[in-house]
Amino acid sequence: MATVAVENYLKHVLLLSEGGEELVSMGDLAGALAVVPGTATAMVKALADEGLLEHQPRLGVRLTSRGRRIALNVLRKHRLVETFLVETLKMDWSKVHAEAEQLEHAVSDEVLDRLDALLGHPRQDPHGDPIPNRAGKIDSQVYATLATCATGRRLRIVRVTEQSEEFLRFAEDSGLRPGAELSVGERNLVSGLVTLTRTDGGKIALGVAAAGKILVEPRG
Amino acid sequence: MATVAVENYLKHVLLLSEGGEELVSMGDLAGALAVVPGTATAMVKALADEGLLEHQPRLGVRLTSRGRRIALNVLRKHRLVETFLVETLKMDWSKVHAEAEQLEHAVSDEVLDRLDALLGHPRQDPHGDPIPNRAGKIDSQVYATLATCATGRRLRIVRVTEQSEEFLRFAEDSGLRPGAELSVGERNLVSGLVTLTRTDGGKIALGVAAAGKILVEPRG
DNA sequence: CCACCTATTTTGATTAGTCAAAATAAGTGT
DNA sequence: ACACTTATTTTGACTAATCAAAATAGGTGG
Repeated sequence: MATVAVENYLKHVLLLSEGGEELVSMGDLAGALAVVPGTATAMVKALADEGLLEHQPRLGVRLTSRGRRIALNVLRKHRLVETFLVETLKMDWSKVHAEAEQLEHAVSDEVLDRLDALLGHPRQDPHGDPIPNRAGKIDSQVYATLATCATGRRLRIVRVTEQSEEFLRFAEDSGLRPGAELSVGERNLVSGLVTLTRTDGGKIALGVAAAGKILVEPRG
Repeated sequence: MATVAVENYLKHVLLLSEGGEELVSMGDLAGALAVVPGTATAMVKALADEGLLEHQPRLGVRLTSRGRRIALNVLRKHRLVETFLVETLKMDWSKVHAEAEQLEHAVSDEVLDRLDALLGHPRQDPHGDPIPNRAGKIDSQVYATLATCATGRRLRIVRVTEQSEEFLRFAEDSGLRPGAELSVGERNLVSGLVTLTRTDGGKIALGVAAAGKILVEPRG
């Protein structure tokens, strides 16, 4: 059985490769896991020996299908647990990520299936992140962000791709959660400022970096 | 923060001392944790240095109040999780112990409190084991067992003190779960056989060892 | 083409938790 | 008091995961 550390390495390789087939660099992987690069190298070699990922020295890593299967299962646990914490236990949006980081390694497949059924087989978690299904299929639609979309149009937020408690508390307080509707007023790439208008007329100013974390689709 | 291993050592010291103040022997502790005795000795010394328990060399260990506080919190998590798995996720009685062994170390105090509220602040878990409250108070009433109680009387099962899947499946199949009513017909201490009569008239034969795992109170 | 910068890998140590097996302490019985 | 049995402790070694710091491999710019 995969240890907690192994599950975390595989999960982060999956997240960093964004579904695609590109190599994930050691630096990015070590950064995501909050370990020094040498530690990541050592672990990656062990995982490559186990056949869970492919290591191209000095270039990066890529999941094998076995590694990908495990990673998707961990991600499914993470996102279903988050959904459970918000929907059933009424926990705050901004806190569930940290909780799920722990629980994703302790939830069995049987409990997972029952949670899934209890929640009505949700397709997205509370942040709008897609939940892989049992077979490991994951919805990987590409969306525009508030930093890249057309201005003026009416939009709906579909996803907030940032897990930090502070950011999510800010988003919550500003009404920026999945499902909310708004439009982009101005976007000034020189000053790096994006101005939003909510349906209730309220205006919000945001930096481009933050705006890039919020994925949207045209309404309707 | 206490590691998983530390939490398990403290929990088992608590369970083996049965609430009382007696010393727990190294052999019993090592057995409960499924480690060799030398491992238990090493760990116990470290825990004594941390002030979580008191080690009387060659005699045994006893929790300090700090250690006891942690152990009770773990036990509370274990038993509330078991209750959640049975009540909310409708899992089989016989399987929830193993699941809870994992989850008890991953559930935060906040999630714990919300689970407790969701379940309506239960006093017992599905096996009838008392659930410590937030303050660490635990109901420690002493009950008779089917191996020691008076014969002929009408009884109610209050608790089944055995976690193995096989035993619990047998108990379930025989209608021996908390709340069930029955009486002890004969008890033959020579052959080690106990005969039970259920309310529906069905008769069940049981060895004394098994009968000793089932706690009862006089009905009414 | 060579020196330099940066990412990666190597090397050597450390910590937590464990086992196997040898050493020791504490009764127990004769 | 002595030999025995049995529980406990000690010792030495191992694994997984980590860090710090030195070594190395690739580009990149002049």
